[in-house]
Amino acid sequence: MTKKELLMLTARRLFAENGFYGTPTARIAKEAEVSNGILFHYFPTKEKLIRAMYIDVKDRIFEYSLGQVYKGATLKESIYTLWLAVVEWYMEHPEDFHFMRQYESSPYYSVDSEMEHRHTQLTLELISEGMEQGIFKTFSAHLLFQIMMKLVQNAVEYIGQHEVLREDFEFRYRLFDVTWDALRKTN
Amino acid sequence: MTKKELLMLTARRLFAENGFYGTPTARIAKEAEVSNGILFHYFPTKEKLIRAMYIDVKDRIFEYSLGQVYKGATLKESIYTLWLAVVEWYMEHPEDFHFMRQYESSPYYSVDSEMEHRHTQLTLELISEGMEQGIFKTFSAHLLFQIMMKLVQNAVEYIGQHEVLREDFEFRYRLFDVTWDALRKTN
DNA sequence: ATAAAGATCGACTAATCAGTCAAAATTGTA
DNA sequence: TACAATTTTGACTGATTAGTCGATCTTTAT
Repeated sequence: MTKKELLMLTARRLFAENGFYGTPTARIAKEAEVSNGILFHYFPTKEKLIRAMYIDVKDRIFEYSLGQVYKGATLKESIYTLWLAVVEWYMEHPEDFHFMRQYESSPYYSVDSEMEHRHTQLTLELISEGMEQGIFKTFSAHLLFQIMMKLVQNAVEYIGQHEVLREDFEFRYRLFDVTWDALRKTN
Repeated sequence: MTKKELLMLTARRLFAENGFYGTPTARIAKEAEVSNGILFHYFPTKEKLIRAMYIDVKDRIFEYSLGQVYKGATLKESIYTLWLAVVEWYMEHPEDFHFMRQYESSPYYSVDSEMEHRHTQLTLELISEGMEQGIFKTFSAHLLFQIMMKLVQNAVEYIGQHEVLREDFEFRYRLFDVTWDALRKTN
């Protein structure tokens, strides 16, 4: 692992534990067992470090999700797969989850920039498909995407609050049904 | 307005603009046109100020919501009223919204403490009612509450991103339908 | 009127922290 | 080997900031 990666890894953990502002750059370097200076060699400012970490999390989630989707699945299956991929990723990587939560309510975040990411694009394509098929409520795909992501957040938080549910696959599927009903046209 | 209230008011604005950590206590006092010392007279630490503000926002939302609910309404109407009250409160008070968003992803927040607030209690009662009537999905009332609040957040954010929708009452109702479908047992 | 209690002031401090820099170590290359 | 480029070091600094404190003003009660 390069020092750059090591720094981002350590920063992720510390940011999750103590927040962006509760974590001095000096401490990141110390716990990564590298010098203070090298942090600023790779990330000229703390803000640049945080922004780089955001892109990194998004990229890793994208790669993981891509590995899960199958051709030939129904729309519901595909959406479920994507939903579940993100939920499980965050369950396995709580530091990523806490980081994103902070980032998204920090001054750095903008919705527009989120829309540029490959993971968002991929999900939007699927949602658009569902809209064309008349399965979903008639809203903009962006709105449905944001609703879906909020409910992902909810699922991760709720399961996180209740250890018992960690291994409960049926529960996860029932939680997905909440999302599915939220998006789809109901009778 | 007392200096204490004035300080909280100013802090709310500045926190929304620059975040908790981007806002020095000295600046809060300065823009509230009171002395630095008086801030620490009322709020011994910055953390205590932030916590007091959280309770204050919750209380004001509770009072506003209470004024909206009617006896004799159907369950759906009641839930809608509560949902809409929070959405509209946040639309009218974006500083409160930004403050809460930050607070809820800060180290200060805990779900348990949220559950103690009167506004949460009120909403939980209604949700429990719906569960007894078999209208809602069979989950814990807490979970349904959290889902509802996430979708409130989504509504406020989305309308905030699209000025045109600010006065669109029908759109708001259609957004509520997303929440309603998420909570209820569907066919 | 007098005293006690509380409110208000603002200059001050002790600590913290993001970012710098010149030098040293390491790596690549001819 | 020699030389340049790159990586790495860690002591240092300038600025910022939460919180203190003794003094002064205002209110309330007797």
